[in-house]
Amino acid sequence: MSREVRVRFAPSPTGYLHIGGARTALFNYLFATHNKGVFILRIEDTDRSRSTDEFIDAILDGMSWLGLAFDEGPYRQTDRSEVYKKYLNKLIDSGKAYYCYCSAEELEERRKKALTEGGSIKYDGRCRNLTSPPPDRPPTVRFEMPRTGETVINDLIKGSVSFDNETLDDFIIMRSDGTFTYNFVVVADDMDMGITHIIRGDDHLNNTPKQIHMYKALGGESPEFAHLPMIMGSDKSRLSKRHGATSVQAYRDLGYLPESLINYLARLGWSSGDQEVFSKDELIEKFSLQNVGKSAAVFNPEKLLWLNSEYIKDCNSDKLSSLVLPFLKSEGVAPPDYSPDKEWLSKSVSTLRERSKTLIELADSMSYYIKEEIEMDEKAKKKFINEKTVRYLTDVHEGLSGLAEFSEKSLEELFLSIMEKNDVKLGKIAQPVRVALTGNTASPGIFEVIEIIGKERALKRLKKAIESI
RNA sequence: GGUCCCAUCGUCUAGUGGCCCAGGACGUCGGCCUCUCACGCCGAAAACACGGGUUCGACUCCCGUUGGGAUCACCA
Repeated sequence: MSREVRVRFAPSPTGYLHIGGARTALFNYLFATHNKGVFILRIEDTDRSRSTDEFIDAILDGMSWLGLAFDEGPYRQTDRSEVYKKYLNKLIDSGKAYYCYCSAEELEERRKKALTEGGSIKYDGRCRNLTSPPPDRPPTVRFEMPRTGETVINDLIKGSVSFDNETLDDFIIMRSDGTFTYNFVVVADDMDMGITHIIRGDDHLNNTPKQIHMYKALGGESPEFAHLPMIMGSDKSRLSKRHGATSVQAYRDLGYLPESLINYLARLGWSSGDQEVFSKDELIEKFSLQNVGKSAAVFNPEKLLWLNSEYIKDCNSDKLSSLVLPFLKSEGVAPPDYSPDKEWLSKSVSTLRERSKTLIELADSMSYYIKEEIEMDEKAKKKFINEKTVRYLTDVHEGLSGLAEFSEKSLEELFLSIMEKNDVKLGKIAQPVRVALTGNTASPGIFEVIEIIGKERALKRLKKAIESI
């Protein structure tokens, strides 16, 4: 009988939820849900100068948009100092931690010196067994690491990783102002919360031996570790702002669906055979740490865009309508109080769905359906609205005004008769009409467009086009 | 610099010693479909970093080289 799985996502609120953090959260969520375990959110805000409530809200907001619901939390480390004090005393009492009176300046100086001399820049442990009276200043507390032997991590993703204990040093767990540092509070929290699996970025791999020894010193059982490879930008450097949008919110505002981002992030570093498109339920069902790769992955916006277009194509029109509505307003296509007929909107959306890769694209191209007037592209106008085409436009205008009901069928019949009368193919007529009605040379099928625009506006636009020649 | 990690098409990846002169997907390029644009369909180019081993046989195992990344704080 194995223990219940308990995992956590532990971001520090010093920025928005970014792509890398979102993937870590996702993998924790998938692992927990797959194993019917518990997913915990813990806010690591021990660095008070850089943490803000605004960022906490942003992280919560991003996670909820992505649909990554947590079962416990959010816990905040700044609320938990009692827990840390308890664990700290345990370490001091058992002699696993000691007071260090070296000042920050002294430490810095020694580091600099070591660096220029080419040595290693670790703490030399001089305060371990202080005999002379300590200086009159508030001390820090350091954790005592072993100096011989080696520490081996059996990482669920990276495999066996070993560190020579000689290369490790006694690190500070409590600052001189009485606050605690990361490598201590993580362990205290993970123990206290009964975390069974730590799934995090592999930038933490080097911290792991420290934490393993801390678990031992605290008399706790070390959890399993799984270190996820990093996500990089196109130039193979760590993904950052200069690679473009990196926050989850940014992708939402760019008109991506959460499903697309989830799917994309899941496939970045993880795979299941040849499958590319996964619903969330499928991800939960198929996710396994065994299928997580070891190497860093380059973030590829083009593939994300493709996935988004796939999800937009698959989205039903009613849902897509409600998703696009805020973008119609933010893009200035429709007024803030816009509330169109649902059926009509749904129909409009469905004609554009296969032509849009983002909700913004969709909203923008709906302009000629929604607005009263259109702007005509100059080139298109020159090419298709002229003396040669005026007769077709006139015929269509005349035909349309005599048509009682607009349907795909009646419109097709009308165009057929005009084609016969002028002895031309549909393209000759459709293209000028398309430009007159939409202002562009590209649009959905011309019958659909006419039907959606409606008789009144269609006639008006045709007339205007004819008069402009 | 020390320590640690990583290495299959441009990118994400499949591949767990013979099924691989390496498969899928995005992107790119051709073609078909067609009222335009898309969608869809068909096709093409495109990779096992290098060098040594081990083995009857290496993309797969071992060692080294090279290259990339991470980390070395009274940040997390």
